[in-house]
Amino acid sequence: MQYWLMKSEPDIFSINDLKNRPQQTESWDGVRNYQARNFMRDQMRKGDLVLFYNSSCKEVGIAGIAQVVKESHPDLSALDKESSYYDAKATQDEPRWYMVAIKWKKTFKRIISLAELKKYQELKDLKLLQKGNRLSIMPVSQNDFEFILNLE
DNA sequence: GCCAACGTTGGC
DNA sequence: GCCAACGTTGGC
Repeated sequence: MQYWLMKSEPDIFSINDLKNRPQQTESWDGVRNYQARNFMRDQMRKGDLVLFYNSSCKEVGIAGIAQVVKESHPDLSALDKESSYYDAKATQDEPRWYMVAIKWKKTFKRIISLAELKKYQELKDLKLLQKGNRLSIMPVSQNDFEFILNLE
C-alpha cells in the first residue's frame, strides 16, 4: 500500500464536493502533467490512501483523506472540445491522459496548513515542502502520512 | 497582482 | 539534442 498527496483548488473541487458525489467518489480528471499522470497510470493502486490538499486558496493545506477505489482509466475530458481540459492530441485509441477514482474517507476537523507543515523537522523530506515543487500528485512516505494524521 | 520555479514547445 | 521563449503553477 502506498500513500499520496493530491492537490485541488477548493473553489473548483473541494473535499466536500467529493463527499457529496454519488458513492462519495470522483474520477480525478483534468491532470495534464506527465509526471502526475504517470503516478496515476502506473503506480496508484486500489486501497492507497490520499491526502487531499487545498491549493490556490485562502487556507492552503491538507483538508482530509481519500482512498483510491478505481485504478487507471482514460480521462475522456481530453476528447471533449467543450472542456477546458481538451487536448487536441488525445484520441480514442491513444487517450494520452489517465486518471484514477478516489473516494472520500475523512474531512479533518481543521485544515492542517502549509505553514504548519513547514514547521516540523520530521516532514523535511515531504515532497510538498520542497522548493519549486509544482506537482499536483505526489507520493508520500508512510511515516510522513502517519505523522500528518496525528496532527489533526 | 507579483514572481520564482518549473514544464512544454518548437526552431535550428 | 539544445535551448530560448513562452505558459502555468501556486504561495504570498
